[in-house]
Amino acid sequence: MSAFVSGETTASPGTLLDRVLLETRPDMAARLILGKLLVRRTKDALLVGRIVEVEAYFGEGDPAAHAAAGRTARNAVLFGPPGHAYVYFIYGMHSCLNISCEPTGQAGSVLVRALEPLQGLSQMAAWRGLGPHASPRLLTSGPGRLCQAFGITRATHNGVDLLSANSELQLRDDGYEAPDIATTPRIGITKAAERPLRFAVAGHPCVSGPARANRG
DNA sequence: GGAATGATAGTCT
DNA sequence: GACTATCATTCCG
Repeated sequence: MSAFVSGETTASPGTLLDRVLLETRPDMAARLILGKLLVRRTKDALLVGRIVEVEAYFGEGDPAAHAAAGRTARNAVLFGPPGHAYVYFIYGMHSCLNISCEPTGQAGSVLVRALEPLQGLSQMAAWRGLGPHASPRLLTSGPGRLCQAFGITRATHNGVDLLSANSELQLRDDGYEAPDIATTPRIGITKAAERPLRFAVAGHPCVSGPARANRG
């Protein structure tokens, strides 16, 4: 089954995730979100990717989290209702996508670190500045990469409700469940770096980082 | 195959 | 003025 992507399906797969499920702790929400679908609708394309790697970030008590120092203009979304997109710009050139969780008023989020591209690969490659036959791994394996592939920026998507039928960016559930979940320390941080709050679909080729870290 | 390093800009103290 | 939840390129072995 090679590149026979059966074209321009307009129906989004699965159903919207239930918001109640995200009114919980970031580590619980992270396990729940793993394996779900990120869907982006554009004027003439449908982008679908399965979330295969996430990290949990708490509010208070988690020095690595953006919300650790309290509410600011930048991280306000984290303190809002669950199921919303917190997009931030980092290192001068990359965007990262988080999904807010916990009830309104409490900070907490799940960082989406890697996707398995399922549909709209040519559009993703174009946004990534790659050729149409680039390896799927290069498209969405990494938090900065997947945002670029989906055209997600702070300017366009920060604060978007991922669980609204009208949103162009959604979190959906097609019934998939990860056969095995690997738990590892979070990546790229300097504080509280040992906490096992990164979750990935074990052995999945699209997970970022060293291969051995992907085994349970 | 693996490790080191520079690019680049928004945000907070 | 320092920091950052990164990526792509470069070098070395």
